[in-house]
Amino acid sequence: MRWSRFYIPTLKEAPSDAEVISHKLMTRAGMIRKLTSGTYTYMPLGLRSISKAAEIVRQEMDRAGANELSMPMVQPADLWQESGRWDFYGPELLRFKDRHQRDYCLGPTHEEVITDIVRGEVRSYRQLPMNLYQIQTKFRDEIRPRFGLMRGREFIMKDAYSFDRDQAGLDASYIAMYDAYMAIFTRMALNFRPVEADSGSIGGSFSHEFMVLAETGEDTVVVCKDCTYAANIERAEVLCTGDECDRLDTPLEEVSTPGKCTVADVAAFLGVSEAAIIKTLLYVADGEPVVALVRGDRELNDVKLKNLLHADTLEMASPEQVQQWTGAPVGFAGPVNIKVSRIVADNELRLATDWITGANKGDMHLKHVSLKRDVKLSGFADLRLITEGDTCPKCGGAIALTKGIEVGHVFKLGTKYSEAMNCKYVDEDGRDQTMIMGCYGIGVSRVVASCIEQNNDKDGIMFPPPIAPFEAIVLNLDTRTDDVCAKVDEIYALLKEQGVDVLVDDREERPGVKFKDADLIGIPMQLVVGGKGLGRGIIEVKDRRTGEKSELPVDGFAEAFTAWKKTVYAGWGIN
RNA sequence: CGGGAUGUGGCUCAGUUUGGUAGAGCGCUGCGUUCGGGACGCAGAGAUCGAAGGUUCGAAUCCUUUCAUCCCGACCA
Repeated sequence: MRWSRFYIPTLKEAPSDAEVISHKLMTRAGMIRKLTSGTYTYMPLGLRSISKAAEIVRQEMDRAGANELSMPMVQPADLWQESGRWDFYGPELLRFKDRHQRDYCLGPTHEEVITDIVRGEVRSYRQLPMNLYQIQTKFRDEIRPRFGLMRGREFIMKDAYSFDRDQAGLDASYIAMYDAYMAIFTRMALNFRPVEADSGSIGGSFSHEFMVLAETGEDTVVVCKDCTYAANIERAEVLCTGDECDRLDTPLEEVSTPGKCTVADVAAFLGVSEAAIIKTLLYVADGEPVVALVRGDRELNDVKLKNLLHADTLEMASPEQVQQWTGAPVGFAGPVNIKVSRIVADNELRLATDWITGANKGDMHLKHVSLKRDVKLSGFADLRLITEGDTCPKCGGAIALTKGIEVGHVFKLGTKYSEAMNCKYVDEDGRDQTMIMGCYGIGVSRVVASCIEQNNDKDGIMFPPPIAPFEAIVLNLDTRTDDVCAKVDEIYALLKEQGVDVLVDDREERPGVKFKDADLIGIPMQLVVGGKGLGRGIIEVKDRRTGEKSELPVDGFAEAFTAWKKTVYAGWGIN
């Protein structure tokens, strides 16, 4: 491919609305252009990268025994009504009517459609297991799209759905997908981790997210330094060890704390540590009020609370509700004599007594609170977010918190859809059985963006070869000199022959422009062909990742290049 | 949906406070000089200043309405 015939509109400056590095660099590299909020055109260079990622996904899915198909993006409402999600999905589902006033939506995911297909076609246990997937554009009307391709409204996703006879079959399908995902992200040379994730209200024993580790990730990942444990922070269990302690003889005492409505304010005002205070949080779970208690210096993990309550929805109480239930403005809630019957406390609060809490009166707090003596607790549970100071729930070792970008998710659906939509097969005994499903997603466009988040420097992108738009770029530094052009053509032909995906910068630009652009678009191997080098019988090459330059002899270039290429790939951990 | 901000040439922005002929840099076109890390000179093209309404002799600038985009928050199989 010749640059002069390939449209790569690079920019010196990024548009002002680009916030994260991948968005800025993909725009500057001419890979994407924004059409409207959360939707992007994939320009030729960007599409090449996405296509390469998609092809790796496709190969590994096929290898794992899945079959590719392609389902419509526009879906009829009645399927969604049948699964019950038409009412539950919320405004993220973009709905519209056709000319006959029939309801439709744009597919944010395809459980309904795939289940409809399978129930209509698959009748016998002999046809199972089955795993069907597609690579397709999805639309989710995100409340706030941001970060370019990282969280767009329109994005490319690979979604796979497995159908099995029984739990053991599902387990096998799940493991096959897990293994395929490991292979996929390893082939892409990404620095990633599979982590245990919350499986939410859908249930299922567990699920795994595949996280690309990068500073700008929106998710926090807990990683054990001593064993293989890794989990999304939403999921990470907090171990609570120590002896129970709740004997207290000191009577309750009200203290005046005017205007001190945060834990930090109260602690400072009373001259105590934040850990001496109980934070009282009011929530509404499926319409019912709930009080959650955690130590003042801790953060509530609302996913844990939601799971504990088996709630479909969980929201923080409004200031009006707080006033109604506590009789005080926000900031002075406490568990003693509160007008809420369901009160759950974090395990850790078992280990101490003599707490400070809000008094359910404006500008007042209580001292010498005993949960056992003064509060009608519903129970203790693991409710708080894990911190760096906690230990690994698996091995008790030290943990670290790191940021990650979710690029894949494997999930056991169970019978949620097959049950609701009557997706059955006939077993050996001629009996109807409900199929057991799994679903498995990969954000293909997000993979490319997260890869850039992970691999960049001040000059631009550093693509790993497997998902780089091109593996090599040949810079013709002297387009007006015949022997230089001839050598460029020769090298281009040679690389093509070796199966290298190569771009030639044949533009009539000054060398500086070509160097800058080559660095910006991040092609892993740069080959510099110019009069000076050729005069000395060499061709200069640069490894974009390390910035390391080498000189390869013109004589015997083919062999020298092959060897150098090997070192570049090895640097990416690829043989 | 709450809070904050911004819309001026393809991109980055000045000009708005105090109304008076629409600007700069980058990019683009042509010519010349240059040519190994985003060159320089000269000449050009390109904007109904987001939109609608209003005030005024006169509006990018003031007022009203509206649309869009971005940031923080809430939300998120």
